[in-house]
Amino acid sequence: MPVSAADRATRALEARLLDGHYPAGARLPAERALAEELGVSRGTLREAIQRLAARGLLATRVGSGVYVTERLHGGLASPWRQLLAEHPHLGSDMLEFRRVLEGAAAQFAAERASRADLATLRGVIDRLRRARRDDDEAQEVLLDSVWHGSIAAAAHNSMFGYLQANLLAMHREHIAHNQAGLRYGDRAVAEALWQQHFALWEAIRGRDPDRARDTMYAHIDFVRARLASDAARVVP
Amino acid sequence: MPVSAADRATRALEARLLDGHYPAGARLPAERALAEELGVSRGTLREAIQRLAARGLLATRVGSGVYVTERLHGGLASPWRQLLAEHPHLGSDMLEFRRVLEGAAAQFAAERASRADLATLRGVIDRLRRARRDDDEAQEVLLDSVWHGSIAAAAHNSMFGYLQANLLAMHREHIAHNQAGLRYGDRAVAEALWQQHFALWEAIRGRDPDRARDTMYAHIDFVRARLASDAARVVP
DNA sequence: AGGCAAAATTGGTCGGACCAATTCAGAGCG
DNA sequence: CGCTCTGAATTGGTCCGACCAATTTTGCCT
Repeated sequence: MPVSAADRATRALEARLLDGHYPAGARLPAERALAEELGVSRGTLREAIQRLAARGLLATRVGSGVYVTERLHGGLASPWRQLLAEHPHLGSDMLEFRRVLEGAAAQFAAERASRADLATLRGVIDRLRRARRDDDEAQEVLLDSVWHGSIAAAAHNSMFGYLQANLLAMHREHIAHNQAGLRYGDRAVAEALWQQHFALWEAIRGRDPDRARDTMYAHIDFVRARLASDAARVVP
Repeated sequence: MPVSAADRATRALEARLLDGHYPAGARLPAERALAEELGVSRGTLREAIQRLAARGLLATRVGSGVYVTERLHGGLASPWRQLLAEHPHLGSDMLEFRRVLEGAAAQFAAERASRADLATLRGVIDRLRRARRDDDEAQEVLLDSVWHGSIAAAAHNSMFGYLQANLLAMHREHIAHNQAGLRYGDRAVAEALWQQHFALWEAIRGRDPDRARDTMYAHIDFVRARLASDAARVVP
């Protein structure tokens, strides 16, 4: 069965939509750049985009760019965002879900991370280390999200990457907005989070799935405890 | 509202498909001729064709022409469904994800199931027992889905319930459609599935989270093994 | 008639070019 | 300092011309 270039491009884009490489609402790279990246001509790339647009997965805006629609995440991301804002108790459900999902992701990442994955993770952990050293809070919050996303990507399971990039990133955003980012400002907390992230890196690099999973469990439990104590402080 | 040339071409083709100008199975004029006829460039015409091809209305054959498909196949509206159909590897990802998610759901259900939850589960397992006794395959497939949904509901975490009701139910449907329902027809398989479901019930009713989780793991592993052996049978 | 190779046809891909809508950055003003 | 406006840069939309490979058609020769 011959696989046309347009087919390859379509599959590649589909894969990136599935694993969360292009999350809901995200803007794709410019056609000219994306075409080169995928190794096809711009015209061919456009045909692939038209296919996905016809299925409601992408939307194009002249002069602006190509965007990922909410279609795939229909009933997934959008409603959750609203529910999360209106029903805070969902936060604990979400946190519990993250414990399960990210624990498994860490485990799989320790089993399956490719050389490229490890290089990526090393890059993120290095930047995280630098941000910690410089006490750059904004950068730490950002890299925190990137770090968890990279682990999910290294798990080599589209579902994990997809949920991490869409649902969980939204939860993280929710926390950052409503709780002033886990009180990152507190040096002790920031240091503890860094230690946990580094421990995760060592477990994954050391190909120790069980330890990676348990370390992630501990990390999420720490976050949950912090959020709980913060919430308690509001109503002492 | 600016109407692009590609839009016009798409509309024009759609109209000709609807009014029978191009009946099912017919061959469209050559792209070069059709493009001139519609007053657009060949590239633009091709984009319109790709859109309709993505919707299953047209099919192209290199060196031969563009043909109107016998669109007997309806449905397949959900983007997830189509992706699942076109990316087989997604099935194994989904199965792995189900193992993690449903395992955790079973565990939580064993911990938190309320009296009402247990009553519901008992009702489902009884109906499942009856269906097994009567060898009612259709009923078994249906109740299988209900059973897993009930467990997710008993876990008392909205995320689990939601994902089970949407993503995983669709995956189950996908399996039923494409694999003739796990060969439920095979008596031995049906009996094994029943035993596993009943073991789940006993673990949850007995408030044994670890056993519930492990039983669910074994159940999913059994399903995965069955699907794998079925797939292998196709290419012996 | 029949078989077979050359020629014509057709979809697939590429590169370049230009346009119009949009976005962005910097100048200028209050 | 902040705001507005303008021109440049970016981006999707469209067109053209060309070449390739698969397929179909043609037409010659046996």
